Amino acid sequence: MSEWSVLNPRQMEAVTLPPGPALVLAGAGSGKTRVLTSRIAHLLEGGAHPGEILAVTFTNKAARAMRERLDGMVAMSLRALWMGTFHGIAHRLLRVQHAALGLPADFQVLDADDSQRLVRRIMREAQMDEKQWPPRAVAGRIGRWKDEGWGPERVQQYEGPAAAPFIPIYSAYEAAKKRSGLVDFGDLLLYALRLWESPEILDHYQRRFQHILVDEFQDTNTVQYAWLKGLARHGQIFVVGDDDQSIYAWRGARVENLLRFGEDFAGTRVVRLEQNYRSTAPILQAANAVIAHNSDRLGKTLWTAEPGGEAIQLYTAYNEVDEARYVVGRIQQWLGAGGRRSECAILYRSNAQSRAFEEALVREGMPYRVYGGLRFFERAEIKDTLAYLRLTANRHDDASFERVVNVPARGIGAVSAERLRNLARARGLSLWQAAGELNQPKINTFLDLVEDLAARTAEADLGERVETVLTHTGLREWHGREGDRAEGRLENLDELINAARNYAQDWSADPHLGDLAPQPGNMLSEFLTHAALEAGDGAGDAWEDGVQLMSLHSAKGLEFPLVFLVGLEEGLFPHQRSLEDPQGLAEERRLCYVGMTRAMRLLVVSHAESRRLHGSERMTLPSRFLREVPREILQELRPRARISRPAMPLRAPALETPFPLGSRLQHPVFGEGVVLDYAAGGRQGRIQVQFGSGSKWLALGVVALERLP
DNA sequence: AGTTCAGGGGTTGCT
DNA sequence: CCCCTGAACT
Repeated sequence: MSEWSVLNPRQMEAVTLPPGPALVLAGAGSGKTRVLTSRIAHLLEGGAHPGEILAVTFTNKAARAMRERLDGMVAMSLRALWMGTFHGIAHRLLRVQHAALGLPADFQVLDADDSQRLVRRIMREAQMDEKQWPPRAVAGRIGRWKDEGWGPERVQQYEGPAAAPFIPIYSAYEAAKKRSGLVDFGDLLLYALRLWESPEILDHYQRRFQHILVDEFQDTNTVQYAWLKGLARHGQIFVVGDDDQSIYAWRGARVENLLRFGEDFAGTRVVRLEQNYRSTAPILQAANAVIAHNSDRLGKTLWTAEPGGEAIQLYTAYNEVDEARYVVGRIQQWLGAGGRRSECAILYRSNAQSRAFEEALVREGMPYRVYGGLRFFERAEIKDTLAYLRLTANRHDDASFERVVNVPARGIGAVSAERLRNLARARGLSLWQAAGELNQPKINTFLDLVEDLAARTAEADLGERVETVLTHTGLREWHGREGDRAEGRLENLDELINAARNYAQDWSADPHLGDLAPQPGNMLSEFLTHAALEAGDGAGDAWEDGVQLMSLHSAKGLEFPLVFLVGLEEGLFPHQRSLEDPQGLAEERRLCYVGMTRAMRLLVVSHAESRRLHGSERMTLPSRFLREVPREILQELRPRARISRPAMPLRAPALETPFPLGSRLQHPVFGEGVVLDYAAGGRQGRIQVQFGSGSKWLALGVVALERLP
């Protein structure tokens, strides 16, 4: 328990709270992981059995980190302790309780890409216009409905006629999954919640999990919270979160869950962790000042006991190339002073911004790592291989069938595939069954191949199975054929064999499996689920000391000695699409707060006066967030006197136009609109306005425009 | 069947 | 401008 000595009074209070509901409002860098792990250690020390504890996180990474830390704190075996993501825990419940839910024992999990493909296929069958409704967007909508716990019927009931075209798609999507024995991410949570409808099952788990702990509580969606409320009826629930770091509303997260927690659990004790151990005082002051502009906060003010610290530095760049050049120059300075590249992070609002920085870094020959992009298990060659494995486990997995029926190419084109789908639909068969009925030579080749694979690998260990699939299907050769990416694909395939071998090896030792370790016969199935639930790290080179480039969203939870928060411009950050509604703007501001609080020693913020976006050069205005930083802690690195042409003054209270960016106005012909952009400001200038009918450039002073509140 | 071309669209992304 | 997608082309 050596960690206990370093707990501050508030942390200590949280860790040692008496039994009952607890809400810990943990500011950025306030030691929330330490509090969570210490709380568990405290419970164990107080006599709780590891099997009575359930600790829930959002990411596998967070779950791993917490388990590792806990392992270092307590001597006893933690096998029986359940620690994992909402989805991982739901999955384990479903494996045990599948019968009660009418799920097949060997159900498989669709990842986001699989779901999207399935939605696309269904939309095509329904002859829906993919231009008008991109399948990706439709899959997203369905996902949001599932986050709320709405099935197709409830969508019909709750949503207006605008949702009507999607309801049949949603229903067909659900039916297709059911037919193939598949569940998507939303289903994992929904089925887990449905388990609580059985009083016996609920009672069993309520008795078992005497202590529930939840990390990042502000990120829970409606279904996750309902599940927690059901399970924690005894009130032994300890949640940690930060309403100021709620940046995932667009993904279904409901910060209201945190705001209402105290009402749902009578007698909730609230502890605020406001002492920050990460950043200097000026950084915290800046972050506090920005977030103070949001309303509806539970309210926290971060502080540090450490004296000193450098002011926030602001660089005003000419354009995005200059911005990147400057940032790389500053990194070189940092390195010259003995710093490491990996201590430097460049954080941006949207991934497209990485390009200018990558170009500048390449020019200087400076290694870097870009986060985001395809993860290991999401790569095409990996998913192809897994699809064959899935078919050997379940022939009726239509999603997998469709994926690889013609990979490698074996002359089964769009026409044959269409015929198969039609037959399957007409007769209510799986694609596999339909293929059998069709009895065509080329298709039979594929069926024989899968049967052969299944027979050959029935007794093989996991690594061998993968190996056999790769050689026997010709996938290795296929992905290794010439092309500039072949080498990388082959490396990935080898890595997959490795991953399978390791998975098999760790099988018995995996502490995450706890007391629910499945039967050896299920190893393949579990491995496939593992691949869906844990997409794996991004591409390699992780070991190299490189500058870190990532979006603000990906930076949440991380910290860096030197942070560059770039592109602070109206329309970029805050993003254009959030300017119109206050909720969206508030979330952008929280994102800014998250970004600033990543910095430990030095925070450099920047904006460009002109930026090339979507092909055209645009003049930009400094982000309102910059104006929210107190002037006395902001050091402007390029005096405005040196600015080559008149720029919008950073701190000018009023623009020269009566219609600032984002303001609403009324046009006599086009109606209501929102100001998007300017050209050559002032009263003689033009403004771009988004109307319901589209966006238009208007010359000021031609027609009477009325500003709306 | 694989490659090339035109068109559209462009925020964030965990499980 | 750059990337992805789908259709047309060889």
